[in-house]
Amino acid sequence: MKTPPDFRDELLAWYDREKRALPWRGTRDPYAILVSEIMLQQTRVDTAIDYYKKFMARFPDARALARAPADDVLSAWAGLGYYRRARMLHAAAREIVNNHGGAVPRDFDTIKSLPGIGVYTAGAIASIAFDMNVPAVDGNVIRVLSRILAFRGDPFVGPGRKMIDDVAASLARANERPRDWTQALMELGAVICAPQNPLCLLCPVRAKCAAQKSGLVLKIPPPKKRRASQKVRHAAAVVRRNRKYLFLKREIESINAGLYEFPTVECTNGVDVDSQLGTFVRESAGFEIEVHATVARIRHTITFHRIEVDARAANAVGGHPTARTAWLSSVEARERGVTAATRKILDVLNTGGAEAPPVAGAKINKKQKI
DNA sequence: AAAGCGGGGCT
DNA sequence: AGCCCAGCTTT
Repeated sequence: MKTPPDFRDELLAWYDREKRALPWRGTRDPYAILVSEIMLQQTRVDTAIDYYKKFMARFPDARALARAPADDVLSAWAGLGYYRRARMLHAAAREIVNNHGGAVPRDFDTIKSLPGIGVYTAGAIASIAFDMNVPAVDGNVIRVLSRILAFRGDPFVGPGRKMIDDVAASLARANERPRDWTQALMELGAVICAPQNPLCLLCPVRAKCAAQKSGLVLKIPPPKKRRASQKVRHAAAVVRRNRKYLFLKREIESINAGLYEFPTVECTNGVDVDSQLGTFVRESAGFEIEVHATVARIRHTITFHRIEVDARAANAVGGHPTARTAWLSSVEARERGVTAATRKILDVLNTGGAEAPPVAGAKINKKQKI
């Protein structure tokens, strides 16, 4: 293991002066800290704040969350993305109530065994909620430590990652303020030691940073190898009747489970999209439709998939709804929770279409650029 | 338009 | 170690 310089005093003093006032920093309630940590997975602090406040008001403790219906939890999460987190958090609350008397367990391995909680999140909860001397190594911490050490290998995987984990563990062990230490390291990574534009002039650890001394800050960590992205084309049916749209609720055990979306098919080369869409809507939502012009074209990127969705106006000419079918206004659908692609389409319909949302069959130039 | 960031779970 | 989940920011 590399031996890092002792920068604990400088970093903690900086944290005491500069830490952001965040709602979950005003509490020591382990449940509240657990909720905040799940929300902060893959989500920026600024985005999480409002959701956190609403979520805590609605589900103030593990028992309240555990007894809530899944749809309520999902709707509180609507707009935050990565909805599997909501399901896992719900399951974790139920485990906490059923197996741990309603209180977040105080043992690292037991915390980590809860659904949706991996090594990083368990470390964050153990250190922040229970002041335990354990590390919480997220992407920020990996970047900060690899720069301070001027580590030239890949710190995210293999031996490099193990070295970083060892360093983080030794720093956490030899620490009198574990709760603040965990947050200070991540705060530095988020506020100062940014990936692209680090504010080294303002950094409290500047004098002890090996990458700074050797001018290597921007070369550490090295760029990651990524899979080449892949284009995918989808077509969605925007079926409007009165003031409502036809939505499908996604099935359990699928991507975006439980969320609502415009009926969507993946386009295959050589297959007629209109009839493909018609068949899908008949089989899934129970309605016969006529497919008309494109009313929105949106892009949605997730990991290496670049999805382009062609939203087609359509009208229902008969049929009976299935259990998954719901006629909802745009507001109602957003409240229940819609997929990201459907939200983007709704945004176009509500702004691009302005006062009069697209009516099925309206004359709209198919080649319009959006 | 493309590249970049990034945890948890699973195999 | 590599893939899947199904998103936003930066360049």
